[in-house]
Amino acid sequence: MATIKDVAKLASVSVGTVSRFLNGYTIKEENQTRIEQAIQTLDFKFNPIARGLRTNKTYSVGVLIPRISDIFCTQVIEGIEEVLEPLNYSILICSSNDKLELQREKINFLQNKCVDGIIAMPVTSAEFNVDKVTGNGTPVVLIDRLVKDCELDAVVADNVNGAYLAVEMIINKGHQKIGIIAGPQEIYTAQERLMGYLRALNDYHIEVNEDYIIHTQYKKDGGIDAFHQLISLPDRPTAIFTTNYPITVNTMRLMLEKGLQIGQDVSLCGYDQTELFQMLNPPISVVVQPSKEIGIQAAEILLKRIGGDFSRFPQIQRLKTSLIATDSVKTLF
Amino acid sequence: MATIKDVAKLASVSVGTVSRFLNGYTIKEENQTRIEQAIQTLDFKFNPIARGLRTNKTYSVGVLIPRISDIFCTQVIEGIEEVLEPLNYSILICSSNDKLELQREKINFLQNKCVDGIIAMPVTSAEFNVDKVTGNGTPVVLIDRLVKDCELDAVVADNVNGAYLAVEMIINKGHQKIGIIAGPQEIYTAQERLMGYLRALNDYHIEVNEDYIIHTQYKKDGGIDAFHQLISLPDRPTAIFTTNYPITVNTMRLMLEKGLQIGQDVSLCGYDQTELFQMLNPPISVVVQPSKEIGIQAAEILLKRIGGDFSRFPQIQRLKTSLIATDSVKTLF
DNA sequence: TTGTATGCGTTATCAG
DNA sequence: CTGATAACGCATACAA
Repeated sequence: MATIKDVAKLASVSVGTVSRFLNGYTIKEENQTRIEQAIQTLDFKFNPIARGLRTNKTYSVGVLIPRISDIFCTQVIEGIEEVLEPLNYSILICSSNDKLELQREKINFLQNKCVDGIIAMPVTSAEFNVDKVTGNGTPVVLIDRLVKDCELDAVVADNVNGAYLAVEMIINKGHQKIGIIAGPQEIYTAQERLMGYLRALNDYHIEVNEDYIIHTQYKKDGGIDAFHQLISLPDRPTAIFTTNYPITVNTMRLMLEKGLQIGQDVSLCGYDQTELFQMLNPPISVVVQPSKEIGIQAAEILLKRIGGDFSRFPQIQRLKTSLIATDSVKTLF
Repeated sequence: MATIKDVAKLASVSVGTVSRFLNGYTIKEENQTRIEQAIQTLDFKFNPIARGLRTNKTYSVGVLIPRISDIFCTQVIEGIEEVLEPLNYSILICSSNDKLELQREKINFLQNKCVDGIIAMPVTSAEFNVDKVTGNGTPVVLIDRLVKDCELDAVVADNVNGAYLAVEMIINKGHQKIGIIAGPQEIYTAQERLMGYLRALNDYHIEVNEDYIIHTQYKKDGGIDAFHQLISLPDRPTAIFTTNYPITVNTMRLMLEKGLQIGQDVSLCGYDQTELFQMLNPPISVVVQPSKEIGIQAAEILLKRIGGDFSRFPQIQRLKTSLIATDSVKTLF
């Protein structure tokens, strides 16, 4: 592949001149046309990596997510693209596949001058291996999940309130026996959503039944065991609150398989939105996260940090969720 | 950020020794422990980019897709990850947002020694800007769509047959008036799926009604105009074949809004699978693509090329689709 | 085994 | 405005 050097040779100028031309400085018109010619004939392609080595700027940002198939993640990324694409930033997406070890590797990979900044959704809220975040280090903005003892910018959804409003709605429809399929205890959002559930029960003076609280994985098969446990309880709940997308979908599938009608035999309120949820009969009640907006705000904070502006650090943005209430939660009176 | 040089200084050895140590060569044990110490204290992070500049190997591959929110794309990527992750390759995902210009930029970005190889789903089948593919250039494997006059390895689904089988199923259920919402004429898969539709009609001696063939975008809002056109025809079709995921979902939504019951008032067969399709009432008939398998095979071919094995070039793999037939297509007798 | 020197593609600094 | 050259972080050929 042709380099700036080949171009210089063919155009009979120095590499410096070619570099300056490429970076928009004014050079003698004659040289300019000759360089343009040379670029054409050699089919020269500029190498941003080599530049990055020199300038410590690559005009690219890394995005680290748990899984590429996660609908919430892709919606967030669309928001990030909306901000960064117009500024000609490249976006590199890596997935940690929910593994701490992979997260470490990928962060390392991204941090090494490969990108100017990182937007990351951490695997757990217990650990995040990032060192120098301010100053000369690569800026990092967390999304969706906070990490304990980790001073970083972050944009998250208000999970406590999101869950609270959902459970409150269920209570207001007359339910007292409300099960929750919660995420892993070490994940921030799972902790918060469970807290919202507990607060709602507390505020409405409903006693907490530990049997109704089951933890599961956030991953693809999440909630399958949990649902079975919940449904085979002697005094089973009349409503189930599922706390992320895969859990919600799996629970729906299992109910279907068992011949349980959603909203009749057992009520259901889920988390995260896909248009198909509202096409089902009945449509599914869900907590809707401002996923795209999370991406947008994270990208904006990151740009600020890349630009060297470290005011209000660490800046933690908490965005409101909304609730879609449907007949998937039965009104009991 | 600490470099190999700093480590060398602190460990009182030369950079060469550190480099060799990092690359697994045997060095004097005493030096090894000193280097390990230095790496610890400096929190040294290895920079794979700089190495890539030197070695032309980065142990990373680029994946270019039209949209990150496309369910088909993410499924393909999961297949790619399955192959490449165990080999410690990093995967960089870029999206072209269906824009030729962005595709050009991203391919350029990836090709410049940033990655060892590229797996790409081209925006159109008319153009793909890649130059030296064999030999010293960055290997490229196309997925899902072929490009005219472009000799490249590719893994695609058998779209002609996929569409053919779907339309055949519709015909066998007694339908004669079958509408198709086809993708953009310049996209390979759209051309092939339309061809399958036409062949099926031809084989079953059903006359082609041009009014029943409508082209639309593959993007998010795809099929909305098309559906309105189709449904307001004086002699409207009894069944509609929608040829990708967004078109299918949009059509379903519009039918719901218009109070048309799927499988009763109008029959529907879609393309691409999501578990939720089978939870609807009735479940939706769809052509299922081997999306993950496409990713797996593309990654395997790419690895072969990266390894310098250019046998059977260009290698074009065509994978079979399957069909889920449900009551969303009404049996007319 | 180890250290030294050179090169990868680009930018930045300097003197011309 | 231009050319020459050092520097970025690392790998490697070569000499020691």
